[in-house]
Amino acid sequence: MTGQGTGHGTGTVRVALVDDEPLIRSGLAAVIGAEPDLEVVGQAGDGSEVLDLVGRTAPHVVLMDVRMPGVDGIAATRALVRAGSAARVLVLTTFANDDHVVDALAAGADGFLLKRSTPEEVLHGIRTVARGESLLFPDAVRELARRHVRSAGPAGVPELARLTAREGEVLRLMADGRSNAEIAAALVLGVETVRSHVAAVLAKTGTRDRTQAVVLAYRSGFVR
Amino acid sequence: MTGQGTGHGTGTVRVALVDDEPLIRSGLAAVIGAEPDLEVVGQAGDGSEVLDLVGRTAPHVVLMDVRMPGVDGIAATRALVRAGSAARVLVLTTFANDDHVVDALAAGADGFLLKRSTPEEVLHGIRTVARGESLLFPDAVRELARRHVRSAGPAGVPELARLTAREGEVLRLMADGRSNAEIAAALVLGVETVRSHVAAVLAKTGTRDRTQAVVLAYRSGFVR
DNA sequence: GGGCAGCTCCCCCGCGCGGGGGAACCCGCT
DNA sequence: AGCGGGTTCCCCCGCGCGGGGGAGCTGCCC
Repeated sequence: MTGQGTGHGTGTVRVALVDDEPLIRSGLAAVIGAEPDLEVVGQAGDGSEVLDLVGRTAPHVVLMDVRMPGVDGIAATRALVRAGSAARVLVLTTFANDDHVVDALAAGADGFLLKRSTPEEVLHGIRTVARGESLLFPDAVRELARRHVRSAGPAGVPELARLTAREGEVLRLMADGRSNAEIAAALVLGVETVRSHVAAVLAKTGTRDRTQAVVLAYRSGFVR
Repeated sequence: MTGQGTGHGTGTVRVALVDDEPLIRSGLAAVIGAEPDLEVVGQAGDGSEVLDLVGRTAPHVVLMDVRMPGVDGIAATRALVRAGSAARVLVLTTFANDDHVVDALAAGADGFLLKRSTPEEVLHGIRTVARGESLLFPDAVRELARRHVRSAGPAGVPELARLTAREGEVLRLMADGRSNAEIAAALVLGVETVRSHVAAVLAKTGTRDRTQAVVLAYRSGFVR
């Protein structure tokens, strides 16, 4: 999960697909197969088949769904990395603030894509990770993920569990509908400081603005 | 919803695809296009385009996603039926116990398929409805149809009950963390219009900004 | 002692948001 | 015919927000 050093040079990029939905697999295969520089070398419908698949087909990039019955994409990614595979893993997820995104990155994924992406975005993502680059929204996520491995969060959403005490306080106040100035007053801080904390919350949760962060806070049960 | 009488005889079955996710559309197109007796004659990414699409391409079968931003598959199906279209509608849904399934069938759909179906099942479904038969998976569909009568309107907070239908839609999308531009895209509106609706929501709920409105929406149970 | 993470505060900058107006259209009701 | 509510789109304007930097301090761990 270092994100550099194992880039794929020129030539055809070998791609393996792992998704439990055959329709998605077909779609990806059709989109990828139509590109001259990309080639689908294998498919699997379950995480348990991944190791075998990669061993047989030696793909440069594995497109991996996070949510799968049985062995999910995270466990499969972890297994791949542990086995010392050179394959780069691009994780497919439904939501940007999916609970599993951080875990996936921690497991060694090189990037993630939304399932609602356009075919063009998917192709770009594949080429990006094939070059050895990472495909992430915030860089902070990677740092976050690295730290996440060694301390098993007791409860809640992983991203939210990684918030510091202060950031958690700020998020709770955000989830109460307060502005930065009001939060600053409540915590006896400068507005600038609150801004920093808010920025950290957004980065760590992968959300774009305070509203999305608040939505995540409610949906995850972080606040009620 | 009758399920008989308008069957398609022999020859190539013309299929139209309606789904907001390009990846799914590509997948379906690839799967269907590979069959000698089936042909994809058109695609749309939004329910609002359906009437026009069907008018232009005269498909025998419309593969329709239920959940779409803006005009959803149910409304689109209803519009098709109301317009007296001969096209048969096969609804695509993610979950078998989706509340929308019953509504979709009531709207005039001829059957539904799970998105996690195999390509073979999809092809079989298309051919089945093209013959004029209905495709109702034996599962829990009948049960759902019976206990369909769900009362319990939102109504919880008086301010929220005073919202118009449109304003309610906008608030729900706000509570999904979407920006004005994204809401506009989802509802196929101008950003200016969304701004008007958001302003109305804020005024009626007595909230200051979108975050407070979203907080109210969650705490009141307007959204979950 | 150095390194690192967390907390605090500061700068500039672009932009989305919200407030203040207005106007057109359709619909249903009177 | 007149009216009001709902929906749609438009203008200008101020400001809070978020992104990009940086910096000094504490406390902890190696």
